[in-house]
Amino acid sequence: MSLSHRLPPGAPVVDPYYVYAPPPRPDPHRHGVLTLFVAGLPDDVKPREIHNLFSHRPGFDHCLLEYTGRGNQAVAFVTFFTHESALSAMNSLNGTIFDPGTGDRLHIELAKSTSRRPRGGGEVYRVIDKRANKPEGNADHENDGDEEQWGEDEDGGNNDSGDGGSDEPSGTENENSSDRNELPADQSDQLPHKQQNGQSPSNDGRDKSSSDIPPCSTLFIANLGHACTEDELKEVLSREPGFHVLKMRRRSGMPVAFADFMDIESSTAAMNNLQGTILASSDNDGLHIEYARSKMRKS
DNA sequence: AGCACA
Repeated sequence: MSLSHRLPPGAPVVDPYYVYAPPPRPDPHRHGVLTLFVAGLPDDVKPREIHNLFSHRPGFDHCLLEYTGRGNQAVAFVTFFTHESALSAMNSLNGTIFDPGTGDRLHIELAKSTSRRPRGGGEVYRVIDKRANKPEGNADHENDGDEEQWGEDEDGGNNDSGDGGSDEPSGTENENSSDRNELPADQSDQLPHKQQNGQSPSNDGRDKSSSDIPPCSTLFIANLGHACTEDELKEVLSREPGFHVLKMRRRSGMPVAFADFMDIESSTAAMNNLQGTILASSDNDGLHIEYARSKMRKS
């Protein structure tokens, strides 16, 4: 029960497993770190996509995108002016479905240390490209293990090569109810899927999105840590507009929960906002939230 | 991946 155990020399006096905290709780751990570590990015992510995703967040300073030579995923380091700003951005963007075609979600944590700020003022982001060959159509330069820098004018809107443009909505700091944050299980496809050549898998007319469950005002919450309590989850859910009641139950070890909301818009906004949230009790990844298959009974 | 309560 005691949180005090031996710590490596020089380490901050914290419980190493209690890295993240729900928004209301300040985490005294990793104190002072201003940089977020962002994983789960596709290999063809663009620097401006990272910039567009985070630069709208309050307190944004600069970001660094690194294409790792191995693995299909790039990582990013996003730095804020304050620790609280970094935590706020992490909590609201964690679990964001970056590419609706794949459904992969972003995994955001606090970085081990604050990134060094590029010299010079203004908003500047860096790119480190360690890939041997780049995807076709994007071969501007071929430099392995090199580092490029771009100056960024802080105003003026679209200034990059006009392609893609996955701007993250999420409002400025208001609740977004009618934002097209991600594609729910809907038949209307806004973005064209990247369909590989040759044999395509079973295409029975219904694309598999993040879930095949139709919208429901009750949410199904999984991937809870074994130590997750109802109070802990309720504290996070209580911040979401329209939240009514939470019910937790354990089946074969891992707990799951059902959260009922006033309407589908509220549940959708809460799901988008809390998707991937890492609680203090989380074991590995953050919350997995879907629409429940049936609405919670009125009690 | 894991969906209950009546």
